[in-house]
Amino acid sequence: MRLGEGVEWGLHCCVTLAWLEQEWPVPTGRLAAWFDLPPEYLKKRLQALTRAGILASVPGVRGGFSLARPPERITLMDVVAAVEGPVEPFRCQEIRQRGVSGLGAASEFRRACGIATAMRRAELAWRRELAAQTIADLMAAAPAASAERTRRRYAQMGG
Amino acid sequence: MRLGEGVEWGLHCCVTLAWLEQEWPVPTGRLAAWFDLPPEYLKKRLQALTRAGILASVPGVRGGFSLARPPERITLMDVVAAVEGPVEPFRCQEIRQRGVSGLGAASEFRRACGIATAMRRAELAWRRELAAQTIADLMAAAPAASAERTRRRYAQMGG
DNA sequence: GCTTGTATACTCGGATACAAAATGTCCGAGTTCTACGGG
DNA sequence: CCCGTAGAACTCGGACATTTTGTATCCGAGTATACAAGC
Repeated sequence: MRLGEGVEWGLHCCVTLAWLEQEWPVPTGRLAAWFDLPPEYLKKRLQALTRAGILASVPGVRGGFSLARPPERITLMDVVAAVEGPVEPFRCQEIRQRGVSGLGAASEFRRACGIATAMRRAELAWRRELAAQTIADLMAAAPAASAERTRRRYAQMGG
Repeated sequence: MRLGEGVEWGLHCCVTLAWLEQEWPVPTGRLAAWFDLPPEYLKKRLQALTRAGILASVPGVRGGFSLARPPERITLMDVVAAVEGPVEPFRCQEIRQRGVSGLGAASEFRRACGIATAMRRAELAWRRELAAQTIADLMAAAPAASAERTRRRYAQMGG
């Protein structure tokens, strides 16, 4: 199992955008140069965040992206779900109903598959942890100097 | 994010093997027919479980697979890790150190990335839930008639 | 009839093709700024 | 000198290739069985 790298990109971009609130909107090219990422592909992922209502986009020559909600109201689960699409680590195929195993046991299948239930329990614990943390929490956990340094360096980038 | 279907196969096979303890070893062909799965590919996954020390394999004409440990000592985490390989949903690429973002902030990077920490916290919650449940728990949660029906039908398969 | 040797059929084990998804790239639609012409 | 208008540059948005991962399959190594021959 592996989570796409776009998740890391999206989270870092959200935190950076929160720190650069004064500079909104921020174009993709700036964010790509900021983290040395492929600009076009990063844009694709930011679009996904926009479709999910986490970012807001402005077209045109002075356009770019900005946060659509205050950082306190954007959870890590929101970002992961937006970038990865419908997240469902374990997908029960109901193989218990197939082959010899499924013959003459219809009554047992009215109850949910115990394996699917167990896997889903773990998935819910994961989602709960992600939903309990917000972009604001990440900002608070970062070194104190990060926010100020980010704003200063961004201004130095020129434009 | 998506977990390979081999996880479901592996878990169902472990439970079934536990119920069929009297019939060990059980060849791949039987298990494949049991759940209507591609035999060769299922074998590949059972080999992974064998390499991890969860199953034991016996070659030869009367060979097959059996549980290498009692069901109480096989956790869901063991099976998932064996089938999926090194499971690490979020893989921090340290993009914070790249591009403009990483200039002149070496001191901040001595501390772990807050985003990686947050994601890992969720991953650990997931692993904890998986490690807390065993194959024996799945057997206990299954309908009471399942074990007996499995043994009876397996005997009827012939051989 | 019993033992022994050999051939055979069936099993696991790893190396090899195929398909799907994630990654990366490209072109088109829209908006703002700028420059030029007119008043 | 000021205003209006038209052009151009820059941005987002979605559609199109390429690489990586997961899925599926094939052939080779090894072992217990069954059969036949010899004692």
